[in-house]
Formats: sequence, structure tokens, C-alpha cells
Amino acid sequence: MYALVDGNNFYVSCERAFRPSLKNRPVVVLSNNDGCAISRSNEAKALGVAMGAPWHLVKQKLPDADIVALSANFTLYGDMSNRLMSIAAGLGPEQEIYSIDECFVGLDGVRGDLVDRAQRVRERILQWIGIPCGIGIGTTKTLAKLANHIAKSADRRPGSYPIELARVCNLAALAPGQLTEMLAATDVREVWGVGPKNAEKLRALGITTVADLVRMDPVMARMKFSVMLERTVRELQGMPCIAFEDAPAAKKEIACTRSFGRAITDLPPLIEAVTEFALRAGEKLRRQGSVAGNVLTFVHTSPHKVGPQYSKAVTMPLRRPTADSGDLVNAAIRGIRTVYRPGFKMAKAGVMLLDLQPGDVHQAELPLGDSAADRGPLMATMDKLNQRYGKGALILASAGTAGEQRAWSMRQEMRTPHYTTQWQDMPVAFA
DNA sequence: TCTGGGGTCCTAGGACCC
DNA sequence: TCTGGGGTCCTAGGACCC
Repeated sequence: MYALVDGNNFYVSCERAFRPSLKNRPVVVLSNNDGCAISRSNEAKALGVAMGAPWHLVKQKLPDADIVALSANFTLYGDMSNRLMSIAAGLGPEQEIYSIDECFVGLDGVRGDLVDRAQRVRERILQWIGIPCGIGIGTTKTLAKLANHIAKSADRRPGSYPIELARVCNLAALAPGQLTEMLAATDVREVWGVGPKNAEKLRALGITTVADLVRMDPVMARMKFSVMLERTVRELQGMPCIAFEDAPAAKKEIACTRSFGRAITDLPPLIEAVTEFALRAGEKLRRQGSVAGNVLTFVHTSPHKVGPQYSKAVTMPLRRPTADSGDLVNAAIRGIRTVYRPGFKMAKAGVMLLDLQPGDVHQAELPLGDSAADRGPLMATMDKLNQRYGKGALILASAGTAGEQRAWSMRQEMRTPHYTTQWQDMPVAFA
């Protein structure tokens, strides 16, 4: 038996926890570069603001809506996520942190009434950190996700489901008749693992509700779709097919990519940008104790604009797998020099570290002339300084030194303070 | 008329997730 | 003026090997 705990409108809820004046108002949090709406309050959803909607189009379409838009403050959300996860862990013996705002909790061995227990954990999260959650319970992860959807919908749109399923919903506790009724009332698009393409294909086969999908023959699902959909069907039928990962697996690739605040045509600022991206990616790589075998660098123009388009990526092999920022940056710079073409308005670039391996596996090697001294301690010191004094305290000079003035920096015009992670931003309560 | 069988590796692209 | 970022897994096709 599994539970899925999920923060409602998570980024917006994090902002509201520190600015209660945002309650009951339409609020959206924007992606990097203030581009798209990536989190919406219920009021904003009611106005028709879609997930991922370009913000400039929303403003154009709803000029009088008085929507509060905020730049994403990922430092704050990450910290709030840690707090949420540690409280949610109290629900059962095992926890899988699935994303910044969601975790699965294994409930095997938990005694007593599960709904009761989940309701208490939900209350605790709300009281301690101010984040409203939905909790779904089911015999597989896919069913727990579905239960969570029902719990949140019943809460947000009264009448969509029975009110007693709001906030906490245990599908395994429903009578068979009521379960079928709930599945028949739910669109197949709400199922975890069914995306827009498969939903359309299913619709053509007459499968429109979850109840229809549960009745599908898994073998047929595999033949007509893929092994992925077969697993989804079996999970809906109550057979666990998706493993519970209680320890986070090491990443197989690590990326750092950004859209630019404005178009870039020259090579030097692109070199600055990919230097910065490679440094960031290197930090993440060392944090998980891995080394990379290849570095991919890409650049492209904006597909949303008219004009000549250009898109190119190149993979640079490293002489040996490494986590040394100097090596990673060198590879990224060689990469950007390779893919750069003058005369195009570049909108985005990125660096991806590929072929990651555990850092403690070494291939024996003859001591060749150019084999650098062990720079592990240098990297560790660099990471420590950047953690202590803030991102960018210590960088490689090719990242550029003009701070936020750099031509390629992203726009972030409406960011709230780092309330919980910077002393000077800490909220002050007056007696 | 008629041209094997089995395998690996790589890349690109699709689909999905949050 | 203006459209995010970071992942995973699967599949198909080509090159290459014996």
C-alpha cells in the first residue's frame, strides 16, 4: 500500500506562506526568464491561465485580471520542500521523494486507520509550514497518484467527487461499486503515464475514462502502444509494476541550460555562458560523487521567432572521466566554438554531462606528462566557498566577471527574498 | 527464382514526468 | 519585448562485427 503526498500549487503556496496578502488572489509563479506560468493559484486556474502559458500572452489576454506574477525563487522552494518531506516521512516507514513537491510513502506495517493518519499528517504540514497538501492512497503507485488527483479535485471543485474524498482519498477503502463509479468519472488523461499523444490514441479506440483503461487487455496495451502503457494498465488493475525507490538513484546525466535574457550573436558571451553552465553542472556532479565521460554543448535560436533558425549540439569526449571543473569547462568551450555560427540570434545554450560513473572507480593509467595533479581538494574547496559565500563567489575567469550585468543573464524581475536561506532576508515579526 | 543470423553500439527522436 | 529547465525510458535505424 502506498500514499502519495503532494503540495497543492506548490510554488505559489511557498510564496503565500511568507506573504499572506497573496491568499485568495490570482497568483502565478513564472519560469526562468519570466517566460511561462509554471505554478498557478486556484484563482488563477479559474481565470483560465494554463500550465506553461507564456506570461506575455496571458497579460495580453487578461489585461484587467490583476494577477500577481512572481519570478521563480527556487532556493526558497527547495528549502520548503525539505521541510515538507521531513514531515511527510512521518506517514510511514519508507519514503521516495519523487519531485520537489511530491513523495510516495510506503505504508506496509502501518496499523490503524490510514485515512485518519494521513489527515493528521496533512494537518501537521499545513500548521508547521503553511503548505496545503492532498494525500492519495492506493495499492500501487499509479493508483496512489490517481487517488491524489481525486483528493485534490474534490477539494478544489466541490461536486466533482464526493466531498468525503477531499484532501485525503484512499481508493483501497472504497466499496467495489463506488470505486468503479470514481474511475468512470475520471478522464483517462489524468492517469500517471498517459500523456496527450497516448490519450488521443486511446480515445480513437473508444477508451476515454480510467474505467475503460482498467478494462484494457495489458497484452493489447503493449502491442498497440508500448511496454510503458502495459505497466500503467497493470498498475491500475492493482499489480505493482513500478519499483519503489527509497534511496535516490544517482543521475545518469546532468544538465545546465538557460534561455538568455536577450538574443546573443557573438561568441564571447556564449563562452561566458557555457563556462558558467559547466561550473554549475560540475557542482551537481561532485555533489553526487560521480565523474563524467562526455560533455555535450548546444546552442540554438528561438523557435518562436521568425528569421533564420539554427540548432546544433556536439559531444566532446573527455580524455578520462572526470569531475574537475577545469576539464569540464575546457570541453564546453571547445564545444561552443565548434557549434557556434556567426549571424544567428541565439536564444538558448546549455551544457550536459553524459556517461556518468561513480567517482570511486578508476581506470589504471600510466603517469603521462600531462596528467594533472589531483585537483579533488581544489574542487572541494571551491564548492565549500561557493556554498558558504553564495553562488559565483569563486569561478573560472572565462565565466565573465560583470555579475548580473552579463549580456546573457536571464530576466528575473519579480523575485521574492530568500526568506529561509539568507540571514539578511529573514522575515521579521514585530511584537 | 534466388542473397543468413545474431549481435553491439551509437544517435536521434518521441513520449512522458514534474 | 516577450514562450523554462531537468530528467527518464523506449524505439527505430544505421554502421559495424563475425
